[in-house]
Amino acid sequence: MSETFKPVEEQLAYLKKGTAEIIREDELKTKLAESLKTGKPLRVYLGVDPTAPDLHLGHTVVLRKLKHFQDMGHTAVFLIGDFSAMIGDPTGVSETRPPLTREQVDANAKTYLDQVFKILDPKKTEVRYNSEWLGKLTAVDVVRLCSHYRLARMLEREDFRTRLNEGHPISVHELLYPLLTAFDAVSLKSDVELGATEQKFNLLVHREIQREYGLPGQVVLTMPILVGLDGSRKMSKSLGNYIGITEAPTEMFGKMMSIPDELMWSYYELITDRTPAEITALKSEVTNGKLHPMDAKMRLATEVIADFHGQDAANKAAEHFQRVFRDRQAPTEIPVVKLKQGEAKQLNALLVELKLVDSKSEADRLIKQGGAEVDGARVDDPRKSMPTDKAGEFTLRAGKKKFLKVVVE
RNA sequence: GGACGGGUGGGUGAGUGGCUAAAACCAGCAGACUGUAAAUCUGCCGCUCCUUGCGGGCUACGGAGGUUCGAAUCCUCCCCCGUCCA
Repeated sequence: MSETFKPVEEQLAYLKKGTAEIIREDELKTKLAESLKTGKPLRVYLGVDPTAPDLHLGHTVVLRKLKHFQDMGHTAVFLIGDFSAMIGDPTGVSETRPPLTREQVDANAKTYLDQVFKILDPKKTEVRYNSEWLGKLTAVDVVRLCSHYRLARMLEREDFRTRLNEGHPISVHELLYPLLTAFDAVSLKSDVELGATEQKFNLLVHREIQREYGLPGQVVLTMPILVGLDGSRKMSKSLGNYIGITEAPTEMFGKMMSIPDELMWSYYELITDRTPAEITALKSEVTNGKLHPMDAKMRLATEVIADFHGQDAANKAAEHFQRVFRDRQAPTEIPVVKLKQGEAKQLNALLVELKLVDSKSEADRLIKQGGAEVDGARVDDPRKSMPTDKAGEFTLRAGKKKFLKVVVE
């Protein structure tokens, strides 16, 4: 595939946007110049473990950067760590992950790709699995690989160091993780590897090991971590502060609006295609009062949702938000649940049955605290009898965000 | 292999025989105020039952036994983690 590449400076400016760090930028520049001269695209890869198949916006930051390389005509390699997933990345204070079966990995990988291709162009993406080469390594190969790295260097890594200092356990197999994934970089003969900043250590090990194997040593490009909805910790599923990319538009919109104001600028930078100049302009409009922060945030939410659900859905989500929360009216589209006629049920039991709360105690609490409404009217008796014994319908509200229309038939 | 220290609710972490469903803090939830932001204030924050009461039952302090009227707290064995020594 012969491509005409854009001038080096132009490519560099585009690729640099939003990055946390490029090691080293001059090498990237050289590589770009080289590829421009020879017409050969750079091999740029991103490796992921198919452990959590539900992607959220945090994952898209680095995917978007991979897409940028793709936009510039380079080869995007999406590497699925089906083999390394069995070890588990020790990044962060992780507990041991349960090993995945082949079937789980395959299923995860598939859903992973479906989501990834909302951002990447499937036709231009090379998808690889690291079991291709890691599965073939012999014990001798592994020993040889390990001989290329020093323990002291391994322990420089921040989370190993802090775990050591704080007296937390480190298993030996965790030390193997960066080395095995380094073998990915060797096998792929990559020119550039992308990752989140927390991956920096791993990516640098990859670069060094490549050199040990006689390769030039890839450029490492890291992207900042996207902060989650709480405004302080990184977006992650286990912390529950995430926006999944397959979530419904209205749901995404609500979550986007709940982020702290200051956070929206980092979102603008990392998960939209706005240029730094545009973002600065927007920011000063808000600072000098020309633009209400809420409106700036609504624009952000609309743009992000349009990426995943299309412009129409995004606009609808925006309207829905205004109607329900700004104008405090019932939403136009409420999830509907159908029930068969039966006994009349008590409100608290019904909330549990409909999974609006986890337990009856919780339902009682919610209701007593005034967080429950039936057809728009607050109800404070947990045992209020609900008309599930005759045909009809009513709308439930549990807490701030949960609405459900119940149809009895 | 040895010596010592440690394992408490989603997290950090108090608690050394009854007053402890277990302090405090964080996180979370609801209400008020708002822009479903932030900040602030109030309340809640194991499950369950009803006669909704500072009510009853059940479950919970690594695991299994034991002592005791009564155990997160004492004893025994086991599992796990860390530190130092080898």
